[in-house]
Amino acid sequence: MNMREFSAQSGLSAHTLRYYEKIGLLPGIQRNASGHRAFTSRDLEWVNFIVRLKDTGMSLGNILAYSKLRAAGDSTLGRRQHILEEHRDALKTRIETEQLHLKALDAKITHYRSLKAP
Amino acid sequence: MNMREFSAQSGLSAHTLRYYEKIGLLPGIQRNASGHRAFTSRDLEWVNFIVRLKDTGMSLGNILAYSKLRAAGDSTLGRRQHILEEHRDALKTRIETEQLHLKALDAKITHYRSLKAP
DNA sequence: ATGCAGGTTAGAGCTAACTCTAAGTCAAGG
DNA sequence: CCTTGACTTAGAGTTAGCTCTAACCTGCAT
Repeated sequence: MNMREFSAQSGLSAHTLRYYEKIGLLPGIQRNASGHRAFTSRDLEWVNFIVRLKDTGMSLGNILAYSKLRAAGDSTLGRRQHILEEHRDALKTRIETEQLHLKALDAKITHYRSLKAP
Repeated sequence: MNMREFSAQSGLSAHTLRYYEKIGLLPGIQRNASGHRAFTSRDLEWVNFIVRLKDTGMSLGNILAYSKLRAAGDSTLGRRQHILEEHRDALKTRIETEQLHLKALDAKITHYRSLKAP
């Protein structure tokens, strides 16, 4: 898979993908004879997971830490599981908080409505 | 209410509060004889609402736009209601997306568990 | 052989949202 | 009178995460 297709598949710009590789988030990307990146479907799975972590509020720094454990092999499975569990719990809490915010916004909107058509 | 107490009540640092006032998010803050800010409980309600919008992903730029409408008086009620409704809908969508992410994380963690204790 | 599409690099530049610094004012207590 | 501490300002500095630029390669079609 070339850069164009990988960018389309992942939803990230070529600029962003090169940046991710540069900071170490995408280790082991192969190159073809002319020095162009040759992405695999495994790379795609990994970058999709990165996006999931990012979209749920994990910083690139923390994702990088996870990435390094992953690159270090099976002996880090336990630590990786722990990181994911903590992140999952944080996400759960955030969703709950956001549901409270949603309720408060709904209440405010209802208040606006009552002012509009009294 | 002086800066120290307002900062404690709002959970924002004095630096951040001055910054918010500077960019126009906190209009009409009164001053006492020696030029110090004198916050009211109405200011506190407003800054709490700002924090709610921010915590649900609204940029300070958009909050500022809302703030300017609020300062412009009752004639902007309809537009303010519209902004809130759009934001509420976006939040709803985001919560739903996050719930999918949560499920995916749970699945990944379950997978890790199965590797650990086969 | 030439021009174009699609890559490559190092490194500069950008935006949002703070966060801090320096230098100063003011009121009250010892 | 002098110090202490809480405040003030303008403006500089920081961080995260991109985003872009300039200059350069490479392979293919006209």
